[in-house]
Amino acid sequence: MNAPKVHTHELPTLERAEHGVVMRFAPNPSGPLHLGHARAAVLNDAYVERYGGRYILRIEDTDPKRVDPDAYRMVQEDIQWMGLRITDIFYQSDRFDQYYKIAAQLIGLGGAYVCTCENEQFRLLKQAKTPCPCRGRTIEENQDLWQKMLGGEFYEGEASVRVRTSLDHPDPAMRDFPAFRILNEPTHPRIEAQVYPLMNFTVAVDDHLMGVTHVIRGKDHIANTRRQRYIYEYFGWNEPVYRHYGRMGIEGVVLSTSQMREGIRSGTYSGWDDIRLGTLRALARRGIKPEAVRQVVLDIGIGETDISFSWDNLFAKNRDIIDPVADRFFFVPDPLSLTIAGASAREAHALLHPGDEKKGYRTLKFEYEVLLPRQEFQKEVKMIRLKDLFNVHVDWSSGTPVLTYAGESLSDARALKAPIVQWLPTGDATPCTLHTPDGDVQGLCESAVSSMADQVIQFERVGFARIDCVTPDGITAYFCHK
RNA sequence: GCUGCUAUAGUGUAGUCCGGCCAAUCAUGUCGGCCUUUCACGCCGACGACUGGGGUUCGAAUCCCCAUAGCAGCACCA
Repeated sequence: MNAPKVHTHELPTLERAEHGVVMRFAPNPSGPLHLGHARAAVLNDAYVERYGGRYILRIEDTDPKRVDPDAYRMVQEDIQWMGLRITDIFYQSDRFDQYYKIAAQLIGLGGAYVCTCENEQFRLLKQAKTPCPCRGRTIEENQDLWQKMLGGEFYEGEASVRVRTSLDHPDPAMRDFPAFRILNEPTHPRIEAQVYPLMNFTVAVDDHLMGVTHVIRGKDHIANTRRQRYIYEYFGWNEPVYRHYGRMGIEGVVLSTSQMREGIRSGTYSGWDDIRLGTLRALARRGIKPEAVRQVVLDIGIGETDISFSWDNLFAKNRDIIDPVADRFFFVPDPLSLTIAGASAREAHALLHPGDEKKGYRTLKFEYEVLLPRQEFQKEVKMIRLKDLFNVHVDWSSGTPVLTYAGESLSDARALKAPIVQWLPTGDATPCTLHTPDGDVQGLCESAVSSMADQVIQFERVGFARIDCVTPDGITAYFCHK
């Protein structure tokens, strides 16, 4: 009824940001974006908006095992939906030559070496803080082996490049982490390669080359940040400012792309936009607006606390946005057809929006027979009021409800605490399936809803819903929230 | 096991750096009332938290120590 109130916590200031920032959103194209991605994407976007600067989209597709070719498109769609102000786009798969070149430099500096140990063997040595045999190779030997790697002289698993850190580092996660590996398959959808760079290497190199000034990401990257610093130190690069926010879970939802994919494969979910999923496209399908996602993400902020996010908070933000604009219609779930005696045929006029008369009215023709929600006749109701029409008496003496006209007076209905219910003329009812996370609800709705495809409306007394598609067979709607 | 991060009401969040203005903010939620031809919106009210234990101090949500819990990393994933 009133303008949506904008209440959002202000994000904390960033150090060294006064003269503008360069930030990035760097998803792995393994599937569509979900709420977890939205947090990173929106937080970075908000800071770029605040301080000015560039916002880089970097597609981190350096692991062919985790690249879904469709995801390149889906990620772009999701970014568009969020309305991110991206200024530059890079694909890491276009930059392998760059990574190879810098790897050679790092090896030349003695900052990395080629390791031909078996993986498991290296792991044991690392636990014991013991150098593996490869660690003692000369720079020249390493350069030679690196060229052999690039020349295809090693097969998968036979050689890798490691960044030399410190073997007695108290945190085992820091000890000589890998920077390149060899993969013979699967093939990468965009490039031909056998020597694949690993994330900690590409991220450090790209952040530097792209001039990234501030990195905001989840705290699951804290260890990666520390690893990446080694590379910065070897080259003497200036580090960006890092911020790590806490883990975010969402009640009742898996946010793991691989788990979602498995659920889709096994038939548990209908697809990436199954409304039980936390993907952005699933939210969009239900009628959640991108601005609501943005607001709620900014509200959560960049705290380092692990949180369990509640749908209620997102729904409340979304309601603020859609309630003032959503047209109202009647949807009668599980309808019961009843004839009302004693009333003359007439037309009812109902506001499209209770707070905005200028939007106009919809017209419902009363012609004796109406459809009512069966659920309203559970208990012995004596009177109900058909919204925007009139009151009816309910007589239960025959065992089934018999309705008779009971006057126009709204105050009578109030006095008797009669429920005011939605109804439909039998001649103006279109089949409608309302999909909810808890299952489908079959019912009928006003035929006028047919013109509301892709709109978010409110089914009075039921809740907000997005009209997904309209076919000759009926309407498909997705429940959003109350 | 090793390493690190975090800990304020059901949920999210402010305050914590620089101790007193905090008998702790705001939102959401729940309950009650009002308004209303929707179980929506709006309005009013209520409920509800500093993880525990020590210590420093005239004074601690805030500083220190210990404990506990949660999370993450220790991949030739990102």
